[in-house]
Amino acid sequence: MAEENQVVGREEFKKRLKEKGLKVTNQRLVVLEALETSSNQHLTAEQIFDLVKADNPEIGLATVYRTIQVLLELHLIDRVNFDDGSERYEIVRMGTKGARHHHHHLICINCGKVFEFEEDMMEGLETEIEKKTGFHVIDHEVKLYGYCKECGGKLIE
Amino acid sequence: MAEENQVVGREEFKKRLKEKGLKVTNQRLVVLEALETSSNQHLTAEQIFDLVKADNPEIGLATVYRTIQVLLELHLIDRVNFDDGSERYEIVRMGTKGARHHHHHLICINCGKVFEFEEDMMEGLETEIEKKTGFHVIDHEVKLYGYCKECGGKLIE
DNA sequence: GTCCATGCAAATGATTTGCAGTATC
DNA sequence: GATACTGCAAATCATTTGCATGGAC
Repeated sequence: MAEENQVVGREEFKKRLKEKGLKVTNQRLVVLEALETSSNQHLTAEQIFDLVKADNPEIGLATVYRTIQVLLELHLIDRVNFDDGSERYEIVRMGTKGARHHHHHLICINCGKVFEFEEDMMEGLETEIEKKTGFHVIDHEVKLYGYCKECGGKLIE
Repeated sequence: MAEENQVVGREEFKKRLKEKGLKVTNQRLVVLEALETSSNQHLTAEQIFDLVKADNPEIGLATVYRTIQVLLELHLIDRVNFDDGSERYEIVRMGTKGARHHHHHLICINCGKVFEFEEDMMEGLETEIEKKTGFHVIDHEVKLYGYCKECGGKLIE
């Protein structure tokens, strides 16, 4: 239980930074922290900036963008796009045994809310693809569009 | 056979334009045509513009963008994004009986090439989601990242 | 003739970059 | 002390918009 859905964490971030010859700075740590404490959300760079600015008024937006790049390269966050004009970022979560936790995004085409669906069920498809095409799948991104429970009754389109 | 993997087509486009009170213009027709004849590709707005300009040098890029919006609203094209800085567009293809043909995109993280995988296999997942969450799935987008057959041998990362 | 569509140029807005000063190792 | 990082402002680049003209119905 204690191991379920953990975030990789600050110490691992420091370790990976050092491995790549990058420096551990306070700015980098607070950006990671903002993403960790909002792990159920999908933040834009601007939203991360606003969160971080509360405690660190001196930080610059460009630093947030540059830190996002670093976090992506270290595989500590994922980029997602819900077609609303900005990229969004979410922290990578781990299941048991260090395996990546995967989930899908359910995007309501009426109210725009985004929900997560925890079960993945993509192994069958990935095996099929490897068998039939020789393409070796490493990761996937699944977006499902439709009507959320709340909007389901009042179908408009 | 003759019905497999058809594109919706020019006459249907005209019909849908008229239904919405929009006008049938030569610019709109040639943009659709460019997408039809490149149905195996994923074109950016700029690429569509270049294709169309060959026969219609007077057309403007803004018109291409505006026509793309119309085609999206009429559900004649889909938008896809491969994280290369531009949105891309592909024409919607139909299977037999007017059902939408779905496919997945396999994106090679080494060479950047994008392949299509024709089988969909998402019904089980969608049924599961509806049953467990009440979210009514209408459409989906699946991107699979990995190494294509050619790049599979020389794993870098 | 009315109203929508077009082309051009200018505006927008998210993200990136150059550079001089600053902090980490 | 060398090198990488930061903050600011300016640059970039895909996409959108305003407006006067032209075309569809």
